[in-house]
Amino acid sequence: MNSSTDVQGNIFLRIRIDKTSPIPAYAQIGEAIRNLLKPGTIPPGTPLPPERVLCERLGVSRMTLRQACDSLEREGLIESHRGRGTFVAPRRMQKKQQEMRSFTEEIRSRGLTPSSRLLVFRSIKQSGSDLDFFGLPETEMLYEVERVRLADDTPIALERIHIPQYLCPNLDRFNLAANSIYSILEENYGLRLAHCTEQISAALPTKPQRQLLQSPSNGAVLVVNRRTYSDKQTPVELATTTFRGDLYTAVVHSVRGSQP
Amino acid sequence: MNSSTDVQGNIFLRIRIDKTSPIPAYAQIGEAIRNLLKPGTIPPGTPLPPERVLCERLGVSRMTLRQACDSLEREGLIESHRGRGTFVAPRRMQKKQQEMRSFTEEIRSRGLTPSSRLLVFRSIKQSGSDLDFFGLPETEMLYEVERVRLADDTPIALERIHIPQYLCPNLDRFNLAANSIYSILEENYGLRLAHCTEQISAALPTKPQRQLLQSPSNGAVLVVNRRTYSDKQTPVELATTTFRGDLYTAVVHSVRGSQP
DNA sequence: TTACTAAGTTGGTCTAGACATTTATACTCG
DNA sequence: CGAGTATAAATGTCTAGACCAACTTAGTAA
Repeated sequence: MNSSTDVQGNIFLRIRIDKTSPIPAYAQIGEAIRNLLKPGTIPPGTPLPPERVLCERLGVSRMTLRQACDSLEREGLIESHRGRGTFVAPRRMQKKQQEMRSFTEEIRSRGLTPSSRLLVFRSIKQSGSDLDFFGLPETEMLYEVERVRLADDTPIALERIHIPQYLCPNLDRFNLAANSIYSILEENYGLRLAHCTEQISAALPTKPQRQLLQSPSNGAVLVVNRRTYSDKQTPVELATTTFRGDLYTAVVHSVRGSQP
Repeated sequence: MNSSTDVQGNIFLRIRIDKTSPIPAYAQIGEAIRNLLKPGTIPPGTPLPPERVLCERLGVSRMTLRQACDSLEREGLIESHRGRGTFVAPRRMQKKQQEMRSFTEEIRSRGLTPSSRLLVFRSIKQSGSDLDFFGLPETEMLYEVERVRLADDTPIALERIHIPQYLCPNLDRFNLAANSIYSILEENYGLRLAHCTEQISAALPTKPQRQLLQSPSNGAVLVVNRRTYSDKQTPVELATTTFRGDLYTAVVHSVRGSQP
């Protein structure tokens, strides 16, 4: 028994939909259930209330609720069975795909405490690789964010991010020194990041980079160029992260495919 | 102009929905559009008819049509833009599983010709990380192979490989300068390589490394430590490859996981 | 011409139902 | 007790609208 389940063992949602919010109702419902299931404290197989019951409780129509449940099912969080009901999905641990993580998540998974120092936040015009990647009209503006990323208060990396402004208007409202950009995009703008490509190379730091990283004079840096896409295949982020070579190692899992 | 587009250049659907079929209407519509776009003959950016028009033409309600379009959009085949319309999507990189490839395969996929210069081939005792990784009794011997790897006759990387001798007895029979180790293991010893983990870091080359790589004096190197496993989870190979930072970039595809 | 404005178009979200299909359950009949 | 059957419950599909928000375009005024 869990505080998130009722007497019958059904999962229980304590949320109220804000119909005046610009965030659609289905997104609010999806986020609520996602957060409920995220900790993994609710055992797989636990039933959700029937759609019609949940609809009435949340005050939305069934199509709206289903829009939320559809994406949760695509994400593998819940399972629906016609005639039986909807249930918390079993945790399938086939991690066959390389997982994309933010710096924050990456550092936390190594048992360290991530933080940031904001260096630059501004609006810029597109140039160079931005145009190729985002494929936006030249009038579209981007946010440029530069941060020093720290782990346990030691500078580990410099990060420069470009994000189209239309995807996250008023991004300056958020505390970029304290929060993961990924989580801001996902939780506050409803963007669902889906996949990314990273190009990893080695280089020597420039003098300002070395100073910001407090890097030893004989150190190399690991440069990661990341291109991030949303679940709608929209280019979301173009980022360059420069890690101290002596403090950071990128880890990659690969699987053997069929060979030509 | 294309036979699948009308006079205005809109894509044109010649399908009729069979409402008596057990296949849902949205699935029929999705399949039809999918098949239309599959050949890739319709240029990206070609508009689809507006939803309301398509609805009437197909005799379905808008929600049904959108159910079809939603999944097409998730698959990256079409793009919808509020206020503008729906268009054939540009062909973007498909998100795929990170593939494990040998140096030979990697270089070939970049359109270059790989080759090798054998530096060292010998039997050695296990030591240090070998013991952890292979988990073999200390009496077991390993092969150690060191090679300079070249692409179009330019030195790109130094590679040092450790492989347990029991997995590939008489490995010296093969021409390690000309062949991919992976292909030798797979084709001649029946080993099925399944997956690997790589740790990628940046460093400065030692003097002998710099000489062998003919690296510029101010260059960094990309160091890749690879642990390879067979399909039976047997540790097969422990390798360190040192790439010239100015000539090589590692590429990684990642996907956003739904579970922590 | 240029800049602003208004109208129209388009996709995004949502409703309140309807019927279909699958599954689980309770009941009846042998 | 067991087998088949009716019934209820649950999700799956679909409709015919509605309003909203974003974009395009045509028209107007400076």
